Amino acid sequence: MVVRSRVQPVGLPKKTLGHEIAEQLREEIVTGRLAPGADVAEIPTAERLGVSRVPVREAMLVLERDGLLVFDQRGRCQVTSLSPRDFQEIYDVRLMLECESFKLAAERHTAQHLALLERNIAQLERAKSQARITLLDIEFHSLIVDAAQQTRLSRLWDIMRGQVQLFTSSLQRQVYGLTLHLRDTSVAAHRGCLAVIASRDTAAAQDSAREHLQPWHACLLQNRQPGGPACAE
Amino acid sequence: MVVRSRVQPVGLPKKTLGHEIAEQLREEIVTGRLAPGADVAEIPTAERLGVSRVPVREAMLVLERDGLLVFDQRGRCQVTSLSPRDFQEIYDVRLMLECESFKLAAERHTAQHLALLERNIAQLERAKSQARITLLDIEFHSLIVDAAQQTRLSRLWDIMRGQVQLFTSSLQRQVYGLTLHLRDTSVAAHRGCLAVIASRDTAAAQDSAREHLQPWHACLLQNRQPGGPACAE
DNA sequence: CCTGCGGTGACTGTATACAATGACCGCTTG
DNA sequence: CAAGCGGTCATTGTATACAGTCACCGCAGG
Repeated sequence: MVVRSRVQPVGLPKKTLGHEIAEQLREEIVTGRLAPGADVAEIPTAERLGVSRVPVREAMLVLERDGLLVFDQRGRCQVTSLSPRDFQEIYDVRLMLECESFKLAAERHTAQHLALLERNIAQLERAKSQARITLLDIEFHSLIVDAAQQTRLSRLWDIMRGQVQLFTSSLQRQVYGLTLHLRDTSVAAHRGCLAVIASRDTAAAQDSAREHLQPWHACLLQNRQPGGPACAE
Repeated sequence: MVVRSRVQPVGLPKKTLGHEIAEQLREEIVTGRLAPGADVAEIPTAERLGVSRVPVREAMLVLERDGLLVFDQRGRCQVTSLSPRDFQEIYDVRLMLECESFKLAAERHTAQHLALLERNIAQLERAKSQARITLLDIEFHSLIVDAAQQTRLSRLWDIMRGQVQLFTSSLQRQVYGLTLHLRDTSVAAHRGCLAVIASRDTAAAQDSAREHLQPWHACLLQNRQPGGPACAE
């Protein structure tokens, strides 16, 4: 059994074990270390992480809410595996959420929100690994949701975020040579998003959201008839 | 301690105690029997319902996800109470979700979905109590979400649904003589929604969603400057 | 060889146990 | 009388216990 340090890591966020474990499992799922379809049972997971079943159970409920785990009727649990239909659904819902976020962000952002977005782009420019690029990309979108300052919208985005990450990483594995998330094209695209939000033009911001996500949609269409080449952002 | 019948009520849905309790607490919250701001502690609730803390804890996590309970930093828990800002947020998110649902429902509904909507309207025509009218109204909207046949969208609606109910019941208490949810006006409005969905005109369906929710928005505006009279659907 | 059956083991759902934390309340003391 | 202090109590977070269920596996019998 892994020995866990029980000291609170300085920072204020007095998180519960359940939340920590949820984050850890979420990470393992979106990075693919826990593969789609893999069984996730309470007892082995608890032993692996060196805690009791209770926090693990709590974490699994959170991850089910977020669509990363699925329970069957008998209570057994697996990592979600996405069908083509699921890809389409996630894309559609993401589009809906991002259109609303871009619109509100254009309306209500403050200078600080813009600064955080700038910083994210600067980090992206210096990013080396593909993993970091992907992470900064999803982070950028989360920052826009924050700028919208709509609690409920943020909640819904948090719930969908893991599935969006799963969507992205799954597509990148499935589609050979997928060239989305190339660093320089992402930087350019994000600069465009930032500019249109900063301009406070809500209609243009919504168009920008649609345009920014469009390549993924093209990808879906190509993926549906396999063998098609990759698509560029 | 209340004695609970442990027999499974015939039907297949082998629900867990946690789910049952979540439903029960949800009911108590949206009907106002558990008032906004009321403390909800695990131990007293468990004793009141005659179960252990474990399923209660599970239920409380679900209800927090659904925005009906809030936890403070120390883990204490209360029934959510809505600020004017919250009302606006819930309205906005509801509008977003319903626009998408109406659009997809217009595109993809089957005859069976229409039949269920018809049945709901028929039930509404015969409804006697205000509580039943309100229940059938939210049910109507849920049926439209079902007709959209978008799993993720349904999930997000399920998450927001409780808050929408809280929104409705809170407004009806706060605004004196609120005449929304009058039976005959609701019947007429729902017939209109059904017709436009049946017509498969997606743009018109989205307009219909906006129009159908508009009175609530007017209500919010009036509520912001209190003393204004009620609004009609 | 195939099929049916019993046993074993793993896992879940629920209950209970225990330690730590923080609030409340009355008492003491200046 | 006010302020500080200690103790008690309620409550949470986590661990452990226990019963029920289901799947798997091997064996016996046709």
